[in-house]
Amino acid sequence: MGNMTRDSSRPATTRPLRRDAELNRQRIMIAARELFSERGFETTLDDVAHRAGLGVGTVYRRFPNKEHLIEAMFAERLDELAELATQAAHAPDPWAGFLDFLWRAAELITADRGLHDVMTSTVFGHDQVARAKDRLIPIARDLVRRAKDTGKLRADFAAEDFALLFKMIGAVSAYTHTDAPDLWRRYLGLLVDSLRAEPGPPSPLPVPAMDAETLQNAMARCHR
Amino acid sequence: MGNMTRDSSRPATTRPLRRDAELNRQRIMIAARELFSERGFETTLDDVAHRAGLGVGTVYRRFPNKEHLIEAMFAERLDELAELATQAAHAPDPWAGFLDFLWRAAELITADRGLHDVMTSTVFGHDQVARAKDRLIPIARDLVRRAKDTGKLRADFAAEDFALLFKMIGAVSAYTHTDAPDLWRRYLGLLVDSLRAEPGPPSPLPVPAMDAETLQNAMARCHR
DNA sequence: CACGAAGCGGAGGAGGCATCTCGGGTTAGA
DNA sequence: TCTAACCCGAGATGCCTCCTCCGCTTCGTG
Repeated sequence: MGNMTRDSSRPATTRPLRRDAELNRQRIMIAARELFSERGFETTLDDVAHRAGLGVGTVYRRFPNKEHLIEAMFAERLDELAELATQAAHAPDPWAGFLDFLWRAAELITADRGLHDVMTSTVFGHDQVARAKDRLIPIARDLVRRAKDTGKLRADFAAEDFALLFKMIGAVSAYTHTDAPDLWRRYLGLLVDSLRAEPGPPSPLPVPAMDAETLQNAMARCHR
Repeated sequence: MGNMTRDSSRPATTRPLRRDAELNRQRIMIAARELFSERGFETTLDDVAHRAGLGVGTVYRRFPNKEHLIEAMFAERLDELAELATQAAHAPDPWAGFLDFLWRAAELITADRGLHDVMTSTVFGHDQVARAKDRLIPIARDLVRRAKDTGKLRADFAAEDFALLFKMIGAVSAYTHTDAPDLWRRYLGLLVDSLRAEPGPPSPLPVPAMDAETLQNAMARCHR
């Protein structure tokens, strides 16, 4: 938690907050993390205030608008992802590293709809987020290159495919997380099977398919 | 077009429309098809009226609300899908039939966001749509059973997986259709590869990955 | 042709939802 | 004690969608 890099969300040029204000700021961040992870960008600052047990004005005093709050929350989460990718790229077995990254990143993204949203969309003015992405991209390319060099990753895989893979898994997760929170693993399992360069029998899927009734529920809950 | 079954969207108990009204009704349906295929359920009856070159009142006179318009439009399209599945289930080679259905259905769904929306959500009161789905389901099960019997489809595939496959492909399509309208084929290609029971090398993907710049554009366009 | 039923149009009411402000009351902490 | 910083939340603002209403137009029948 108390890391050594500068806290870029509150530059050192700013006077420290009054103690009660600092406490409330933390409450806001906690509430925001919870809500954004559940509902993504649809979350409202009014929601955040309510969940934090504070007035809306308090939230707007601290963060001029939603964009700033998102910046503060997600730049660091993207760095988490970059850290993951770095570790994976240096794994002794690059193919295992590649798979590891895929599963772990999917884990983060399905657990946090907000993270999915920042990863797959570009919002004008998210400087820190944009820079975090720029850091992530070359690492991902390196990861792909190494995995291909082992001959285990299909040759036509591109680093850009990560984005769409995550989009697909995010879609499954958004659709089914209420009724079958683990179902995304089934489909990532399928996708991973299709990425292997070397022929082999289908690997067992970690989760069974939805039954008909649960699927009905998911469809009923989905209003688009 | 002029089929022999009763036109359930305008029961025989209703007097025929005046000639100008009938013409306008067709204009509405055409406009609606265009808009719903582009934007899905987000389409507004006001939009439809405007595209049809008519007043909003005219549209509301013909269809009491959006639900009814959707019913009128999509019940028959779902039957199209059922027809497709039936043909596929009776193909001489069931595995080829299965693949054929997957590709053709994906073609329909990616070309028509509205069809995707009716397929993957349940809106209260869509009787005709619900019944069309009930007709489709057993056919899909049959298709899966036959494909498995050939030993070519992986044994752990379930008919329910269709829904999520389409959801994933729909997500890719919605995300990229402006910048790379064919890209979904790449990912359906991947998924299909993962459904084979018999080991084999990766089959060539029909479409290359997005380049970095195009991906940027897609991300910029996406606001959630 | 004339007349009544059917149809048309589109302004705008009703309702919802998100963003952000404002000013009076409260509190930390020097 | 005193003041700058803070808190609050009603509500202004703006945007959107759904749908109605009613004066005017058109069809097509007698």
